Amino acid sequence: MAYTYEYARPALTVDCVVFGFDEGDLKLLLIQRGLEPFKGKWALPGGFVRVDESLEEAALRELQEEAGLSKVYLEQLYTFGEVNRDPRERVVTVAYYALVKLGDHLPHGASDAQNAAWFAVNELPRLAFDHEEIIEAALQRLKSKVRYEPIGFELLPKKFTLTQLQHLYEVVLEAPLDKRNFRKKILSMDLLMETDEIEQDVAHRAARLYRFDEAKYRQFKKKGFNFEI
Amino acid sequence: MAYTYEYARPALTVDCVVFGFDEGDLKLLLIQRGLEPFKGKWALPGGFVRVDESLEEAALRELQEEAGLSKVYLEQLYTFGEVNRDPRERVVTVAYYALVKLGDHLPHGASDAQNAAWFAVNELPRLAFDHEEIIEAALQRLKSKVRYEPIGFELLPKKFTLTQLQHLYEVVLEAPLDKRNFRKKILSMDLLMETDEIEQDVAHRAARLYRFDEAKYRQFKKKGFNFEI
DNA sequence: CCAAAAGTGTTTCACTTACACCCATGA
DNA sequence: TCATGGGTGTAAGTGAAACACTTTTGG
Repeated sequence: MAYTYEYARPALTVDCVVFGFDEGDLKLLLIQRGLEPFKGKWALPGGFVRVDESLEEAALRELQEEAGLSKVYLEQLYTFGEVNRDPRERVVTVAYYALVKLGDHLPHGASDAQNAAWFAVNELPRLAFDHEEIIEAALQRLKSKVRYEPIGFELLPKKFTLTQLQHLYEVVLEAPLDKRNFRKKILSMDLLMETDEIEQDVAHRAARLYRFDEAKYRQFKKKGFNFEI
Repeated sequence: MAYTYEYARPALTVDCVVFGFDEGDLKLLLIQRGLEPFKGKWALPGGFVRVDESLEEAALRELQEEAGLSKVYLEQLYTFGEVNRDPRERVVTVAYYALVKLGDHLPHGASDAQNAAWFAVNELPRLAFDHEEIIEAALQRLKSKVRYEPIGFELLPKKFTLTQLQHLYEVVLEAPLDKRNFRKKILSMDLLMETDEIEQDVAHRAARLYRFDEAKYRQFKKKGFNFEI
């Protein structure tokens, strides 16, 4: 390399906190490490940033390589740079979080990678590095962001029932919501399109399916409208 | 170094967006570059992260070295990692923003560093690198954060008038506020301590000075109270 | 016909908003 | 005595919260 280092450089990685929602549980995708350090421990998908790719490109590449995921909602979370967070050498990591439609993509929470698995967020194993701290930050971010941006829909199938949506909010916000008030509020925003379909294979009255109207939301946002639950 | 690089590494810097508030203006501290690239252009204070210091330590060190600042409010903003944001080589920068009490510290907006100066945010010169983008992000963050965390006080002297506080909010939020409603709301939170002092050297009725009660705020926060303007 | 979840309105209360005049002080 | 900003209260409107029963469907 045609550059003289005045100082040693920290290494740079990206790590991804991947959220999914399934059967009423908020889930998280983890990878079992095949190499030292922390060999055999579960960790966030991630890896070194290459010199010719942006941070977001690195995160998307790692999601594809390690978890077979593409077309996910992705947002930068925070950069973790404590000096001893990696036992080998100095490593700074830019953390991202991703929201995936579990129901759509993955038949039963399985992934392409053999050493990847979904865990309910309140049944996580012990993790490598400072990944518990990173996850904690991601949960906080999700909890606050879900209230003023319509990102909850990224975790549901394209078509969903109002009860599914409410359950999602209840799990993320860790608080019960009133059914009538919730429906009143979300429907009054005029961002959900009622489809002519209903749930299938349920042992009770089938609920109507709705879709989130992405285009309408973008229009509303331009005019100063603010989503809020 | 006892480590074998598999790939070339991006370099890592920190940059600081330093806000001050003076004479009704929101201001920003910039440094005039003495070296190429962008020699002579104004830029954010910042520099390379050393291998033995955390990101926050690096930011604090740069603030001290380049601007003579210490004891400021500092928070990580975002990490900028586009491939060509630095013309020399690949540089990823972790941006921080800082809030300083201009009135307290610096006699008239001057700084220790000879090549540092304060600019009103709407009268900024052309900047080096992607620093305009970083500042834009910092302004957005400040605007949203000031509404639900009591960080506005970090920009005012320890003792301030309610009108000063209101002006600060109006400038940051870019919107006028109703005087009576503002006072009612801020005083009803019970977070301001009335001092027995008043403004000095004004050509009209002198306003009462208040102090922000940090300790009380921490107590309230523990009990689930949320600051909100 | 029973179990299970879907779906639906109204009242109360709290908070936000809009708004104008007198007061104190120094020049 | 005038100019300048300091300081104060009320009424109307809007949105949030609390709350229970009927309907539909499959087993």
